[in-house]
Amino acid sequence: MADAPASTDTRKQNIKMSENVRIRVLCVDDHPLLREGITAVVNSQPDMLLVGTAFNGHEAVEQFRKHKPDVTLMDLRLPDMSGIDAMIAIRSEFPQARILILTTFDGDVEIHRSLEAGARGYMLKSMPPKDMVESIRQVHAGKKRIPAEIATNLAEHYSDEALTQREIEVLREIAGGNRNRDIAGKLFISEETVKVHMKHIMDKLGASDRTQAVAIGVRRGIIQL
Amino acid sequence: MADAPASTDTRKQNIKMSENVRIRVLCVDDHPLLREGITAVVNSQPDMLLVGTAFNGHEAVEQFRKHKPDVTLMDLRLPDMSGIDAMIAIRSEFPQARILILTTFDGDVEIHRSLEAGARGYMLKSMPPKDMVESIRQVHAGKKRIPAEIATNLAEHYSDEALTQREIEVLREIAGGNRNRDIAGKLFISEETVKVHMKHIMDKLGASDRTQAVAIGVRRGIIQL
DNA sequence: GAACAAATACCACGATCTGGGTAGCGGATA
DNA sequence: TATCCGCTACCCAGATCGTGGTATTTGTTC
Repeated sequence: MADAPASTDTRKQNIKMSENVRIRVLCVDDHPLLREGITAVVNSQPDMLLVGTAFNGHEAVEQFRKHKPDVTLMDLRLPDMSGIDAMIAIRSEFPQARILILTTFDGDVEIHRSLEAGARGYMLKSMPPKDMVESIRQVHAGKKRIPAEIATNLAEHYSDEALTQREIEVLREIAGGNRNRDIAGKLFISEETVKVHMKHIMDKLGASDRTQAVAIGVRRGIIQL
Repeated sequence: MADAPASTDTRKQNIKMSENVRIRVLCVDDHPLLREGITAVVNSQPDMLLVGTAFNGHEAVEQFRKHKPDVTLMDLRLPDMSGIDAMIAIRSEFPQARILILTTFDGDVEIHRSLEAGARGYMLKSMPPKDMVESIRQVHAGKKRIPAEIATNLAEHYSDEALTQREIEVLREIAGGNRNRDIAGKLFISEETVKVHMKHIMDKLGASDRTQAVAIGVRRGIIQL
């Protein structure tokens, strides 16, 4: 619906612009300065138009309903929810929504989760604006877009087993400096069970001890500090 | 880019603009999108002018020499060196340089080190552009500018003892998942000495074990993962 | 129903860490 | 000079962790 060449909003302009309708972009990011930058870059492209911005997940959904953008740029860390959850919310209502993740983080787990949740691309904020607008065009054209740098990162962990939900919970508690016994109390399980989870976590992450497990977990985007 | 009353030298314009000379701003940041945003915001202010940008420390020094900006916006994480080192390099040559840190990180240690190294202010990229331009004006006027949110963060750790250089080294190795014995080997000291350092680290950071020490160290900006 | 994964639980042993105390040495500072 | 701090080093004892093995329950999938 949103990617049809002739929606109610654009019909009039189509007479002049014919096929050359601008790509309507929605930007979701809580950093005002970055929003400014994205606005400037997108609007400087003759074939693009920034139709709205949102600074959190709820506003993102509202803005999407209102504008039905062709492409949505989505940050992963938002004040009220994760960008992935915002994306899921939008896509449950508009399954054809084309969403491009734009974030500072390159943990393979976040990338993987994003793509699994239906993202059409994954860009880093540190990449050149040129790449960003090119990605927007690719995604708008229905293609998927994952830069080589990120694809490599993903490939390196391709064969890794993912942590289970419970293991992630345990890892989070570990990062908080809790002993196995404390974690057992918090999660209402025995200390021995915590040890089993710890073992699996370290095996899967290739860590030699709990401290390295936390470090790797943070680097790969499994947990946040 | 240059929407200013274009000229290489501002002196001539002073005849017309009298006291009302624009604040000449240099922006140092490796994120192109953010640079765009900063450029847009700064140049939208009638009393400011972005005279240059740099994406790393070396370029920052060059650009400073070239433009002698009134205020420099400096990111802390640059590709070639830390923003603090870039600031030190600039200030060793131009001690009167007015530098405003603009970063995503709010670890008290980084804030403290920045101010100690001569920064006139400390801003977060997540803050409203309004605050940023206001900070630029304040710093230009010779005042120091630390937002309440950040000052609070600093105050909370005011009485904390800082880690020594050696302790930071040890903490870094800990984060790498090294055992005390391994660290001893790497740093050419005895395992017992590593233990002593560990004890001091945990005492100073208020950590219950090495894992929490790493977590706190990362949060407070003492080490990076 | 069988096979499998995930979560739970227990035991035991050796490795590692944490906490306590003591002490020498060099550099900075008062 | 005297004092303090940081780094170094050692010893000991108890706590915690890491590893190995075995086993039950539940839910899913073939």
